[in-house]
Amino acid sequence: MKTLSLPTFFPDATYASIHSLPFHDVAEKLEGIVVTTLHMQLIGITELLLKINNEGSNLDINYRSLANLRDDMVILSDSGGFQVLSLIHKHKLGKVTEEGAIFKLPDSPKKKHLLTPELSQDIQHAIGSDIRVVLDVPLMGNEDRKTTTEAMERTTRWAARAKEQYNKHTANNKGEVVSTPHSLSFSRPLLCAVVQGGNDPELRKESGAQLSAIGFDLYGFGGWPLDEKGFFNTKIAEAFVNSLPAGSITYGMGVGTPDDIAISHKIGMTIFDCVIPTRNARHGSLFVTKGNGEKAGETFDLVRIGAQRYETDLSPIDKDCDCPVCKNYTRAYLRFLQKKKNPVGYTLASLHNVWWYMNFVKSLR
RNA sequence: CCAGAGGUAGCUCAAUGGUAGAGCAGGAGACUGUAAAUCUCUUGGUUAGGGGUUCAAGUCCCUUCCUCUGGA
Repeated sequence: MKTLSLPTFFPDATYASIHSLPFHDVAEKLEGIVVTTLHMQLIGITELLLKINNEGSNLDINYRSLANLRDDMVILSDSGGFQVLSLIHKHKLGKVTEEGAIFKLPDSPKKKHLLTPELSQDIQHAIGSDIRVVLDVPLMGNEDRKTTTEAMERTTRWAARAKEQYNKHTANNKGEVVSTPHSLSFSRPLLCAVVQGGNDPELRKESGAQLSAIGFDLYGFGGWPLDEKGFFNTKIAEAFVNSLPAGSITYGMGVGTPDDIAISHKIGMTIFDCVIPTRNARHGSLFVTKGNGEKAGETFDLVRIGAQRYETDLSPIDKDCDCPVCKNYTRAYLRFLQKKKNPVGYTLASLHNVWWYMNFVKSLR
């Protein structure tokens, strides 16, 4: 039985590790991580696991034991659906058919990677993740109604196929799921559907209805969470939550800034993941407690550590943060490492941001 | 001392005698189910000093200074 206190935030470990940040550095704070199926498939970690287990005659090594992750830490595997948006729709590196998503990547131009809803489940099962996501067709939100409707309805069909495959994997894995607004306990892998419908509240409502009619353990807020101006799309987020039966467990996929998480939680979402704390750390944006940095949002300030004003600043990044970076290093040193593009700087910055995010989300409970 | 090659932005270097530029560094932004350790924007110049030729000189000529490479 695993239990998550809600709300919770999972840093993204897309390529089987949190970018620039060893798991053990944040182990005590980590409640879960998000790995991505497509990249897992492409770098062949499922093949590696198979090889290790075959050579060792049923060692039963899975991703968790290989990466030495705590038993109670939740592994959420993404389906590869977001890459349909970022690679296929945005960068035209493939196409989507009814069968699945076909990725044609520059590193292997002659090879087509077909990711079906079933294969995505197979990979997620091989990884041994605790929360699995159905392959979906996300859009940016500015497409016409016809395109949005088709993507939404295909997402529903794919979700049904994914559930069928998931059932094959977990047929004998009976277990209970207990959820309240403040906690989620489960003793079997969970399956998450993804609500689409773009920026159209009616289509969001329809998507939620179609998916909940099939029945899933939890539901993701799919698509692109921002509006045309780059602000968090609160109206559509509300349409998403309202499209589901009361008490549904909701997952804000790729949400977001601390402000976005706070508002999403207020609306009713409880599970979050985002690349912001790690990516922005590498790019020099460090999250700090309100009042301890440059004014940025309603719930947080920023220290853009590369800025000249921190060149000789001997104070910690955030005097109210209890992370190892704030307890041991100065802004001046962090700035120096950042400006020199020193990988250790990226690691320390990521450690701070992830730690700070975990504290922030905990403060919403 | 002699010969050759040089001296242009903080650095490395471009620029037929015709509006002095780039990369990096420096500065400022952005980042939302990771196509990245990324992207965008941007400040810097008496072209080593002085003189000359020319409508016009970083560019040609003279001179001084400095650097590098050979030679004695």
